[in-house]
Amino acid sequence: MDDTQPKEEAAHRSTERGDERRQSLVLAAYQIIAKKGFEGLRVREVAARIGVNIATLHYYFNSKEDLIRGVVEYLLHQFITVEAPLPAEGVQNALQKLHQSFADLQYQLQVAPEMFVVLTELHLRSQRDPAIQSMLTALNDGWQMHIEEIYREGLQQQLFRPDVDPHRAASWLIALIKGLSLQVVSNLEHFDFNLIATEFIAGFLNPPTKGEL
Amino acid sequence: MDDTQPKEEAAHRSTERGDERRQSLVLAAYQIIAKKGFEGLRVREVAARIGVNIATLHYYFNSKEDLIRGVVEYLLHQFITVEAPLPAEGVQNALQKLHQSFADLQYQLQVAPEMFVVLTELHLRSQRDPAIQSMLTALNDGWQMHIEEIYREGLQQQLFRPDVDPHRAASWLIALIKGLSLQVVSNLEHFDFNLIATEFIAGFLNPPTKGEL
Amino acid sequence: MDDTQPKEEAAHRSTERGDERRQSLVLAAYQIIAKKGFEGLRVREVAARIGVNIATLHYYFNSKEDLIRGVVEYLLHQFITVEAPLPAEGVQNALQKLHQSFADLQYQLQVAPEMFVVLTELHLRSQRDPAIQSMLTALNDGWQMHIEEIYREGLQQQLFRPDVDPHRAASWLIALIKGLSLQVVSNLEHFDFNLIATEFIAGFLNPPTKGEL
Amino acid sequence: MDDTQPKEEAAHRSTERGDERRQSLVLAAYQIIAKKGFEGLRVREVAARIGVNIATLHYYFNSKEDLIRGVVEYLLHQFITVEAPLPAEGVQNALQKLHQSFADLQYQLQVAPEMFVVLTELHLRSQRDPAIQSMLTALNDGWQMHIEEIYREGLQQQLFRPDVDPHRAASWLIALIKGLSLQVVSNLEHFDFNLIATEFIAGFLNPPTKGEL
DNA sequence: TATGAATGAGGATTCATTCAT
DNA sequence: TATGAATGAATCCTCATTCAT
Repeated sequence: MDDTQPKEEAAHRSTERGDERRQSLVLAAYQIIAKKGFEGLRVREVAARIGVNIATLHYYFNSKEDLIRGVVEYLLHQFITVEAPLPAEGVQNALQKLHQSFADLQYQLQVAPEMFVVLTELHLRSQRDPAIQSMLTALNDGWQMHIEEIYREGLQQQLFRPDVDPHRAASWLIALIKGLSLQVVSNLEHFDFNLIATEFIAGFLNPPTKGEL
Repeated sequence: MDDTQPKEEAAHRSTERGDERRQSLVLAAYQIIAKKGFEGLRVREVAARIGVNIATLHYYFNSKEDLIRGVVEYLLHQFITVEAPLPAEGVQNALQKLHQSFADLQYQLQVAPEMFVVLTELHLRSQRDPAIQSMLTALNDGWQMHIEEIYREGLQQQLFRPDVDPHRAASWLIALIKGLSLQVVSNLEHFDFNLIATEFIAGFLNPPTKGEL
Repeated sequence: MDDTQPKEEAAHRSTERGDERRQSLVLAAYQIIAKKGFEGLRVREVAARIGVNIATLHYYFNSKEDLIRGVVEYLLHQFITVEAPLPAEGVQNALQKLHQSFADLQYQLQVAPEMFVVLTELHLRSQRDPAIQSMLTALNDGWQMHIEEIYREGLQQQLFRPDVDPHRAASWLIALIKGLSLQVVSNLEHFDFNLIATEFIAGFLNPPTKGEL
Repeated sequence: MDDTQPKEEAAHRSTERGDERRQSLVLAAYQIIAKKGFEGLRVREVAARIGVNIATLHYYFNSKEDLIRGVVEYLLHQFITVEAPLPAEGVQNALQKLHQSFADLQYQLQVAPEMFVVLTELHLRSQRDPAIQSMLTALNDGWQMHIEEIYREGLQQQLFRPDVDPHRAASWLIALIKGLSLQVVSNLEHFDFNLIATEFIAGFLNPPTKGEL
């Protein structure tokens, strides 16, 4: 990224330029998809937003599909990267991590609601597009594993009821979050995620902890 | 015009024919949307499926948008109507009703998974189309109220923990169901809804009932 | 119309009905052409105005062309028939008749401007449609002859300069009137026809009469 | 972008090419309108005449309406530009100018009769299309002023009768010319414009000048 | 790297007309 | 006589993609 090999500099610089341009095109496409759905994505509009010719867009992306692929990659990266601004200082116990997950979610829904819109678009597309299907599966599995791990930690730390099945609990949590996003994104509900987190997690807590609520 | 109303049959019959065709066109469109999304809906294909000329389709629907409106209406009606085959013999208590809701859901996901696909498409469309937005809101509100009512019953019957907030619980349940559907429909999970129902509901039950699990 | 031959009454009545309907369809088409031009004529709209089915229109007119034929006939009849309300009491001399022609024109432009619009449409159509061409020629010739006759009368009555060529004068007058109509109909001018008539005719008058201006 | 402006030739050349094609499309459309009227204008045919794809036409003109706009502009420019080949050597007096106007007219009717056909189409369209209405008004006003000016000159030069009203006379002349064109274009008459000019102008001449005819 | 120009393959919609009833 | 239903043939327009420069 910022290496300074004198060799092939010109080429490199141009490549950097190209990467930038590629990225800006992807971003433009991403925003359009968020606003109008895949249905409303027009390569001409993407190019126009960046202020380049369509042919230029096709120079960077062989096809519309290719551009979309770029968008999906961007989204996935985005999804993994973005977190609530206070990424938890120091160590956290499983409970705190779970709360943090909800906090992240709420933060993302606020600062980047399009992400969830596009993600849902992707869910629908995945039925017809195996490539998207597999990317989405990867994303889901990663998420799932992450949450499962937290639950396992919680069990080990004896924070959760011993009969909690980490896998099932994680699946569940993910489904719930997706549903909540859909509601919020569709303007059908305005949840207080802290409240939800508290209630939701409470269901898995060990009885003594109940008083904490 | 001046015939002595022969049971309005003549008029009715022709209208019935028309209604039938209208309905079949809507159904065809519905199936295409389920398979390819709104993005992949082509009026030509709808007409072709029924074996009529495109002009005929336009005889029944002024525009593609009009046809889609028909599809949305159909879906909403479908959603409200379809229930699990054993709609509960005799009276049910709130708990049973809640279980029944999950059973209905699982049943619908099995016999009519497209319904959830199209419903999700609708959620996305609702952001851009106020008409769909309001229809969806109506559907959601109706559902919400139905579930809330069950929770209130359950509270009255002292089946649920007294601190359960019917409104929040219902919102929650609906979000969860939507999320589960999304997962299932996207082939990301295969839930056992009975299990889920049991676990989910357990979170709201009165302690003594816990043993029942 | 109100004859009472007992024979074939039913058939007759129905025919009368049919004629009425035919006529009303023609009139509707005429009005649409006046408003939107031939370009904007839609048989469906004609039928709708009268409140009948399109098939019914096609029962009365084999084709759109056929309907247009009816409109042209109607227009021509209209053109010949309509005159200024004071069709000149008693005898008139050529000068008065000429004035009367202008008065008729102004009257028609006021009460039935569409007539001139449709007439101009016809002029354009006549280039492509021999049938219209010939109808228009007939109309024109009749008009021409009528005016010529007046000029001849005027010459005989020694009202006009002896060197006036009736044919040329008439051609001229007709062209002028058509041009004036076009201007008026296109909202490009608002002439005072009386003034024009006076000035125009003055050009042909015998010198002594000049003082009359 | 950063090339050192090589006389802007490259940019210009490509633009010139584009302008040429634009113009050729307009011309094709113009000819079709002349032959078949606005009613008979098909963008496909326009493109086919030039030998390009319809999409290419739409590359230059966003819509059919846009193309028509181009045609109108072309016509107006044409109308103002084209004059009789001998645009009068040296100075002319008002009388000669008036004659020249008629000569121009006759010349145009010979070499470009379509111009009058399309112009008449425009008159009809102007009723429904405010844009055309205003363009036509501008054209008319310009023409009117031009003729008025000539009349004023003639009055100053004492060629015309002192009671001639320049405005009325010009309005009149224009209407007459339009009417004559309509007659000629519709094959209803074949005027000798020189003769007409002579006669028409004579009506305004000062008595002494009459002998000159 | 970038673009203006061009295109093929569709896509929704319209319209006069027909036909069984 | 009158109509609901149906259609074939167009018609305008769009869009991803290509290519010479």
